[in-house]
Amino acid sequence: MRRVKCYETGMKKPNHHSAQDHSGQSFPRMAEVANRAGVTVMTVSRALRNPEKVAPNTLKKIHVAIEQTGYVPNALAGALSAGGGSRTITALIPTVQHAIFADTITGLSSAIGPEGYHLLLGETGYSRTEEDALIAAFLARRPEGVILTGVTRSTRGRDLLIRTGVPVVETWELTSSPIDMVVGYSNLKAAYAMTEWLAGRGYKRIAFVSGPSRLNERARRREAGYRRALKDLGLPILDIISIGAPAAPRLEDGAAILPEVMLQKPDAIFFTSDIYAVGAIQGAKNFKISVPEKLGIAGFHDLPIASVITPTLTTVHVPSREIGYIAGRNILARIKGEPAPQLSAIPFTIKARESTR
Amino acid sequence: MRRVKCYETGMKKPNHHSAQDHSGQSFPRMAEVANRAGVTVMTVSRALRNPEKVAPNTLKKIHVAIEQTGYVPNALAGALSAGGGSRTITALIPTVQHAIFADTITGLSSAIGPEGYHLLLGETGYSRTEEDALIAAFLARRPEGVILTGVTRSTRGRDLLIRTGVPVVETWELTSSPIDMVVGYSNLKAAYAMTEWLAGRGYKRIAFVSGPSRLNERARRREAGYRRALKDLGLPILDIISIGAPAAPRLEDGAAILPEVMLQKPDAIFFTSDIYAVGAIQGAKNFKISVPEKLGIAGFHDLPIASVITPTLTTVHVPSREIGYIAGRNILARIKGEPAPQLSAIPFTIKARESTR
DNA sequence: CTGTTAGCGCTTTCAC
DNA sequence: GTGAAAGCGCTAACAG
Repeated sequence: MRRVKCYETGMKKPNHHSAQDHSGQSFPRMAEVANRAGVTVMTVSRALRNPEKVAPNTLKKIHVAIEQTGYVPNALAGALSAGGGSRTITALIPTVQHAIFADTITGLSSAIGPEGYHLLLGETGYSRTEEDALIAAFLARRPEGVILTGVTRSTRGRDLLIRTGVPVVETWELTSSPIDMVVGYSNLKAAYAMTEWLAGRGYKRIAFVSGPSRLNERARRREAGYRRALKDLGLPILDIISIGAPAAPRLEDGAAILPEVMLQKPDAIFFTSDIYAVGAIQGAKNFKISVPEKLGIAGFHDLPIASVITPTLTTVHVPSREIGYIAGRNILARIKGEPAPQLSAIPFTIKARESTR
Repeated sequence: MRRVKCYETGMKKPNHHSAQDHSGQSFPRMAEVANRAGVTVMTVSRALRNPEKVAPNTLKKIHVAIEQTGYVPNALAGALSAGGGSRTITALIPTVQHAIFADTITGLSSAIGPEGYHLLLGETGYSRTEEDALIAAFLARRPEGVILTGVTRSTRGRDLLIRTGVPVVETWELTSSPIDMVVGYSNLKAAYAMTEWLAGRGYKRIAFVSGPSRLNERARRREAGYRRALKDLGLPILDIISIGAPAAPRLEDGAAILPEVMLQKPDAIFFTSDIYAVGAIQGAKNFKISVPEKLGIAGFHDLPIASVITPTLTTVHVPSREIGYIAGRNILARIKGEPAPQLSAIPFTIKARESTR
């Protein structure tokens, strides 16, 4: 029988709890496990990552020791040490309040979770300044990948990302010059397609209502698509109404804006978001404007509510969850050195429903 | 003039990029900054955290060097080193798809962000097994605090949390024996209050429809509140209908379940979620059941849609965002060693609207 | 199969 | 005002 050796490092340190905070956190270190198992830390480390290289008997003792101590490996230390990555992906979205971004997060999460990666989430509130601040702050955490919303950003943010060389996926739009990779669709084309479709249904005076497009590049691209389609079709472009604050759309805004839009005598209104469109459908009921007979209404995103409201809403379907999932898959591929597409186009589709004729 | 010293550590290492991955990440180290500024790392470190202890002139040189190199401090190393914390808070929620949890995340995020803490987000999908796995996995990242949803969990998860001593906030329910702290309200009392209120409006046959309550403790507590209220009031308890999968409520489920519930000839239905209730309102329109004349409908959560649907929905309002915010404030207080309440009760309110008489 | 050595990038003493 | 030494907890490489 061999003598149980005592692994000394840290043991002789009088106050190895110096990092302890007021809440009294105390995680056992690997040394403690090694000690109990009568081996060195190295063997414990191996038992955890290459169990096949450790004697079955030793392995058993180590597992017992882990159980006894309630040991949880310190991933921070692992990441710092040679060859370790943080196993962390950072996602920056405007707000998780918006269902489409929540979807994207779920998709992303489900792609990276099984691979042992965790999600660091930041909300920019549609603010570029905030995004810049978050990029810098999150980069300090050495994420192995960064997922961003949209394709336009400050030079500062862009430079930082490029210099550090982190894999980056920009989402929810396409561009030929991404920082690194893009996963999305053309908001311009999607809006063009919807506008064209509305015209095809016989609508002649199609209005467009956007959120605060100053803050939202995607909404701006949609507006451009609307304009271009009408121009190509030789139809009149009505005054474009922009809903003010806040950046995240609210149902009531759609209802509130309706009277103003109606001044232009449109026969259809294309909203930049289902949220506004649904609000407008409710508003139309109050004003006794029949939809779709007197007024066609179309939205964007195909939120769950679009297929439940009466009348059901014609809208552009975008696979929000898939955007996140693909972004996750691509960034993981990149991290592992596997080939990853620089551009993944996600198809949108027009959902024709009852709110248009 | 003094000679520029060369800080050696790491410089002589031939392959200090060994940790480099295929994507070619390369973050400059503090040593590089020190080098350029002609000082040691120690001075750079000080310049970053105690600038007042560094000569203004040196400070300037260091800032220039930081700018040139594009240096971003390594928070991982900082956390590992003495006195450092991870400045990370972990939140585990069932799903970010559900607006109430998204709200909580936003509230939490806004509470911890300004203090330099970042959010590690995990979705459990209403699964206890998944929650356990995530608790262990996230604990490896040494979060300074953990926010959990609900107050019931596996012994394993609970033990792990207690042993490690991380500050924990459980949310969305109350309990007299939290792991550490709780921020929420009594789902039982809230459902009791709504049931009582419905009875007060003259409803005699009140049905209750729940989601898959097997998975959702909060829904179960609401059911208990419904039962207790009816018992106290001497009113009949109808067969409780439970909607099957999936765990996260969908609008169509509310409509689909309606015929089955109607078999019991209720004069009011209390749904465990606004989502179902809104679906049911739509369904009622299709079946020409007039709400609230023939049937009262009540929901839970007061989602945005509740005040927009026609008729507007009577529901229980719960400040979802505030739950997250308070949870964040409390956990930060705890981390800093300031007094933090073990139990924070968040008030719910009955919102009487048009879907009930 | 297991141990020793040498860092990962930063920060906290304690000298100078 | 600045530097040197030591260590946070873990792991890759090389010995034995």
